[in-house]
Amino acid sequence: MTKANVENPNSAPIEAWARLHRASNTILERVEVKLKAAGFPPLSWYDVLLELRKAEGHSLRPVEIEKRTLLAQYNVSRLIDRIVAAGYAEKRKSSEDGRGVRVCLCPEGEDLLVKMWPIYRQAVQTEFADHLSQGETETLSLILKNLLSQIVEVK
Amino acid sequence: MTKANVENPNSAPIEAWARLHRASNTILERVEVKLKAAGFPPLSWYDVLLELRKAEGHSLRPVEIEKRTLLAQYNVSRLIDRIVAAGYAEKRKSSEDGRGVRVCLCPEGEDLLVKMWPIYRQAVQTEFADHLSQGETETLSLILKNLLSQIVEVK
DNA sequence: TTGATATAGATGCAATTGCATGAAAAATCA
DNA sequence: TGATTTTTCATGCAATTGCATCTATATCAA
Repeated sequence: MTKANVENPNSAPIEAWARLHRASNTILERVEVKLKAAGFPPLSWYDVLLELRKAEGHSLRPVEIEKRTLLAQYNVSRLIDRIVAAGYAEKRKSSEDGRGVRVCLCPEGEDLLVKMWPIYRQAVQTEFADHLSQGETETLSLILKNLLSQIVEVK
Repeated sequence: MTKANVENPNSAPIEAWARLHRASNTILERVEVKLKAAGFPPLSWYDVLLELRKAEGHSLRPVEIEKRTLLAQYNVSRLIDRIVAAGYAEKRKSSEDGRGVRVCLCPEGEDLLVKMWPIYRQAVQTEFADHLSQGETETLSLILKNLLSQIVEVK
């Protein structure tokens, strides 16, 4: 092993990781720019609302949102407050758990999902998918699916 | 095409993108936790210092750092100030450009790179590479290299 | 039960980020 | 040259994030 491999961040795994990080950040930023330009809130709002829509009864406990979005607890707590303040969801006291809250998707939230989707989809197409062949997209997706299955609980 | 494919974020490119984003975030967070636990600053400090070390004369203009790290201009400006305040680099007036600044790596900054590297490398190994075969890492890396070459200037 | 521990969620405060803008020098152009 | 535009970098202010901690309820063990 050369000296470079010991002291410099150029091992193959680090390089792969750096590319993963860089690609993800670059694309995220560009997608966010397009959402904002279209007058929409950040992608994290979409993620939360989408989880609500997918959920049984269109509602989830904050702790469930936390697990599904991988946001930190305090960020979920405050993000929910913002989404609720904007009228896209509402908070109700949990009936089963006295500590808990239940976040419910409002019709306005469903509308928002419907309206954001084409912009979101198009942005991902333009900033990401258009630069890969279909085979590359599939391969990438499969490798990442496998990776994620090993490192996270949900999804 | 089914209704679901029109209205729901489940097209193959979106799914691939979501996995990319999720994997990157999850791993980044865990790597950051390990760096912090070892008493080190965030990865962004490492990135900046590393770019300085790679650069001719161990120094760069902020605008160059911006291009290489993909950080926003105002974030570069303030990140540099923090790094300088911590004694890892210093700012000098640019000789060629009256508007400009030159950020120079200090010996303390080089030391920091050397000390952070094994922790960083190990964290990436544990949180990322250990969950992929060598072939998967290579494939992933190549696809992302190709993608990045199309969407960013530098690297 | 009761006492100890764990879980759910909120929040004060400090640090960081994003936005908008400013100042200064350079580059361009009429 | 002088005016205009562009580039470089900094910064005030608002929004968001991270950290630490708090309250309340639930769970568990004796």
